[in-house]
Amino acid sequence: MTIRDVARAAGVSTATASRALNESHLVAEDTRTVVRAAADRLHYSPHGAARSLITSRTHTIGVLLPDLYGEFFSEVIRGIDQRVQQVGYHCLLSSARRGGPPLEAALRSMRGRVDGLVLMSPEFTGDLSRRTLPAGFPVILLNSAPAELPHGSLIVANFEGARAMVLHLAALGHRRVAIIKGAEGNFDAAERLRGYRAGLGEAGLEPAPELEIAGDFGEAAGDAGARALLRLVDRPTAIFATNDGMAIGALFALRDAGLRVPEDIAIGGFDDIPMARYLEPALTSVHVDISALGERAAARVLSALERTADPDLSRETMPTTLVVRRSCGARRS
Amino acid sequence: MTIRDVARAAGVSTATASRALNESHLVAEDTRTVVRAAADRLHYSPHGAARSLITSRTHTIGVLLPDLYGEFFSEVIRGIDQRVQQVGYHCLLSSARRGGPPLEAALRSMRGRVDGLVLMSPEFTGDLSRRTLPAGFPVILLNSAPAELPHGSLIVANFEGARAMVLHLAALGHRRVAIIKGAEGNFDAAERLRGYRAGLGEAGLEPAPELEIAGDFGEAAGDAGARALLRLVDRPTAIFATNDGMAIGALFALRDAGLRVPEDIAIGGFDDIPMARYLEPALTSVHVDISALGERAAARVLSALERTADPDLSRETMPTTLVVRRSCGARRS
DNA sequence: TTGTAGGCGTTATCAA
DNA sequence: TTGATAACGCCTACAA
Repeated sequence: MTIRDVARAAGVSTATASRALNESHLVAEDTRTVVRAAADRLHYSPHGAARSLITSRTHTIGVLLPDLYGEFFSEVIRGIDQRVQQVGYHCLLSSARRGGPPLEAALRSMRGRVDGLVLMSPEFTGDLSRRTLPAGFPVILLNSAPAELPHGSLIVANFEGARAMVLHLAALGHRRVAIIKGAEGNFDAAERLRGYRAGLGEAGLEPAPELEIAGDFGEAAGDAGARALLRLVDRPTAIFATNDGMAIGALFALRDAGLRVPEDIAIGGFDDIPMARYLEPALTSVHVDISALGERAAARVLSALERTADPDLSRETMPTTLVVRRSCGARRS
Repeated sequence: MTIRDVARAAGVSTATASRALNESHLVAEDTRTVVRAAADRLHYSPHGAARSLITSRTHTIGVLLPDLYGEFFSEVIRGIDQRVQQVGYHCLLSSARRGGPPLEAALRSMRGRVDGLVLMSPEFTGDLSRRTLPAGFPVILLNSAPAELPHGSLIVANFEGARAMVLHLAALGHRRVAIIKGAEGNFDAAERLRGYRAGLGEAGLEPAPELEIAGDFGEAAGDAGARALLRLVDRPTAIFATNDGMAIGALFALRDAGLRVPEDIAIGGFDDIPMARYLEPALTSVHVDISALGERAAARVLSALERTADPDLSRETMPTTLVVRRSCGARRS
């Protein structure tokens, strides 16, 4: 079932059939009607690969993420899909998990299948970029370290958000504020840690190595982290979990230890996932509009597709806002 | 940067270059080495669309879901991606949300871009299938109503899971068990409702229309549903929320109303999302291995790709298991 | 307004 | 073992 079949059925050449089906004005209205009818009758759909080959447009953007687990990635994808769907594009999804194919292969395999790329990976380097992507290929980096990479990028205001959280906790009178850190090598994790330390400094609090607990953004790490903190001789009075998943784990651990939140110990999270307000106690968190991050990334890739020259290599920051709920112990105003 | 450039650089024909790069044994080892070197030096990657055109294989499977919001879809996608990645395939993602392009267009747009399809949509009919898909095109349906559709399908044991939940609640002594239903027109929602009613019957309990509350699988619906139930003169003593998101909303509403769970009212959910065990109280739920559902769907599409004849049109059911935690008030054994 | 023909980048077929 | 050459399905000059 190709356009030749349609052309034959309609009694025209393939060129005419193509024009008729592609809204070209170089076709008589009558002819178009006949061709359309034939196409409908034969249930014709154009062959994507063939079309891509000649037009060098795939109408697809690639989405390469480090993982697909959890509400964060899910929302990023949703935002991207929402945006690209508006212009009839698709998402070609790929995760670069450890154990899967290496990043380079993943990137390579996308050539000729996507028009642009939304990429989130700590491993992506300028060298790799040069090796795997054609010069000028539209790429938007998500939450990657600032570097000399020749690509636009989008990040979350991790530093500011974390700093705001710590300052808020300090303003509530907490002197010993612990942090449960994110995954090693993760850009967001590093920035949130930096914000935490900056906040401590501004509040005149002493940083303490024993209050910085390793984590990986999973619920179990929050649980374990909180338990570790409870074993300290000089316990913290507040815990900043650097994402909500870990905050949930921490809440669980504290409850299990018979401690009340926020009376005995305060907790704050990061991301403000939809569930945060439904927790008990409702979770104070740093709000991030994750799907908007995805939408914006997609929008920038799409706009790079429009104009060929003048690539937009800017670094853009998605703002964060502190959402105060009961878990930090702030009085209702 | 095409294979012709590589061939030229290596001093061979494109045919030889192609063979060298594709592990064909019709190539001298020396030649292969030379070609590989040239390809590396030139950073050559094959063009997916061109390759697809001639091989009629895209190494991609399409994933069409009704929405991308929430942990359910996220896990399905993760499972699919995990499976297809093992054989070097990609996922082409698309959501058929209301407001977006109609399902038919979405399906059409995938022709020539995917080798098979994992499809979840209440709107998909046999007629549409015939109109949009080539005969014998590999499709696995997810959670769709049983029908005369010429495709294999995968469903969750909704009925059995819901029934088990209700029987469990009844065994705990509850006589008035309410349900917060899922989205209208949703297959899972209908099946869970059916299981609920069957469970009531088996337990010798009277069904009551006022105990069947409308919902849509969102947290807010659980909240609203629970509030509605609390307004009843003859309150239920247990609420079965047909997914965990709504159970979370219901927990929130009950707490807000000053009721204790499970002492004043028991709650059960469905799906057993990772977060369920971290809630307060920990949520009794019907466990579903969602990512396994995705993996299995992908596996079936892939295996359909292998053998051309003998399509597997079977209907497969993913089992569910009741996970008892504190929210239903069962004694620890 | 229509048709012919060339080419997008690749692999498959056939000779050499 | 290699090289010409013909597809794959489509779009788009160019010619009519």
